Amino acid sequence: MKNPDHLKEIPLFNLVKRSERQRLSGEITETRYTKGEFIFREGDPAEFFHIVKEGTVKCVKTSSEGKEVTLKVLMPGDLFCCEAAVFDGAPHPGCAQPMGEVSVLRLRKKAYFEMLKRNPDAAVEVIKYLGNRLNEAQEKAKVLALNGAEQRLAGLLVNLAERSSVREGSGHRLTVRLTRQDLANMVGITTETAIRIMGRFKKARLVTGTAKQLTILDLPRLQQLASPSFLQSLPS
Amino acid sequence: MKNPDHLKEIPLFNLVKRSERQRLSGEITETRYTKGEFIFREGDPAEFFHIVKEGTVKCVKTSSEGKEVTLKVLMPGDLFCCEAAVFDGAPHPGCAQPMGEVSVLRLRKKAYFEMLKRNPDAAVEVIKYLGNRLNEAQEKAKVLALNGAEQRLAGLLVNLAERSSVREGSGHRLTVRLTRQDLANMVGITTETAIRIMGRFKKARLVTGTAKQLTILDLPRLQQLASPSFLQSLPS
DNA sequence: TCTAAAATATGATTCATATCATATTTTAAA
DNA sequence: TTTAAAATATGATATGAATCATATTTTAGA
Repeated sequence: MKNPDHLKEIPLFNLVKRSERQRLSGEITETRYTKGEFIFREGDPAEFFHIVKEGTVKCVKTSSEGKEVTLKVLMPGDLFCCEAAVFDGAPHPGCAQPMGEVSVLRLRKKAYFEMLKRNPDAAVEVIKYLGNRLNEAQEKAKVLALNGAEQRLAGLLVNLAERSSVREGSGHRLTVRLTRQDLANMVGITTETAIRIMGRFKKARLVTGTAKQLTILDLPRLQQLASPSFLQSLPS
Repeated sequence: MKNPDHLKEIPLFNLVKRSERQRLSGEITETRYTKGEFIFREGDPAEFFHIVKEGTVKCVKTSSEGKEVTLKVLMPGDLFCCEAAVFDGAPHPGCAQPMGEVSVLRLRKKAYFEMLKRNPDAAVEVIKYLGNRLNEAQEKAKVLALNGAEQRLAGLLVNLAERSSVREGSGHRLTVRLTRQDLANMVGITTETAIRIMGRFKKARLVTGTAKQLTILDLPRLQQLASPSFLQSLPS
């Protein structure tokens, strides 16, 4: 890591002074991963903080029966493995996998905390970031506890369109490749159910395309479907 | 708040210097609540940090249809309304209700952040705390996504026994009053389902009693039921 | 360009849990 | 102590989604 200046592009390093970034740069390693690899596995010792530099990373937990949940899709600037904050060397409670080509910054926990102690403004930023993440996670729990499969999937598509899509005509084309199975794992339903619901969404012209080119056509309507207040559902 | 010394009993203030606690004490207000009241409601502006001093508080979200999920039960020392960290004056995404007699410390966000900036060690403590909370929330999402009603309830009872119970004979009596409805809301099932499953647990001598005196009799067995690896289930 | 693997599609069936209904017991409040 | 409200209990039925099965299409790799 010769040049520490790229660090200021990463949101959480915004408030770190230049001299500090210089100091830190010796401690940071950057690694590239491609699909199929693991950044870390469930059970690996949690020793590092990780930050997504480029690409998209997913956090996954697996049940003893082999079922998977994708807890969160992380984008550039996102901190992951936040649990490392607490569990010193304890096993990771989930694994992290790249969704395509990614670049990840890795920093030993101790160095990170020391930096934060020298840069309280940055520490407060991290606190805000984690507050936000906690909030998201709780919203996710709410959705899983209260909403049906169709609502969950509609909500997910809305989120994805807002967080990682490019406008294309009247629609939003997702910039991440997501199979129906990926979608299913993100909202706790089976692949078949995801396929069926996406089929209905397609028929109703709310979405189009598959993994390679998934495009959200009617965001407002999906938003309505996502909030169960309007008891409206799509014809089966 | 005459005497700031009680603050050192609260975990997150452990690392704050005495002089600092003195300074802060003017900013902190303590309020008592009883069951039926609201500490804050969903939609109220988020201006304060809150810390549980005595008693138990629950964080609840409500759907537009009136269904409820209890996201988290907070005990003394717990920070709540962590989302205030991020959303400055934005509406609270959930409400906080006392479960019995509670005492809550309230501190204006600005004062809290300023204190943290002066006390980086405390800031790092908060980061660890939030990392832990995030972790819990993600584990909860996993459970909701992957486990069935019986497993979820068994897991909840194990948690409760570990977090807030007193030994009583061979069992653990919960120190919080929890109706079957409360239990149901905590794991995203209906009250009827909770009653039925608790009925089975009772018959199998895993638990005994109702809200007033709920006692976990067979923790190991409940632990087994909670992890879906052992596909064992109770006879219906 | 061919080919195997992955992804999508769709039907039939089962199963768990929600929903609705009603009864009984317990609790707290007048 | 009485009484209304809350909590627990239990049955019948409906329903959404899982499961199992199989077919077709698409994708990526040799």
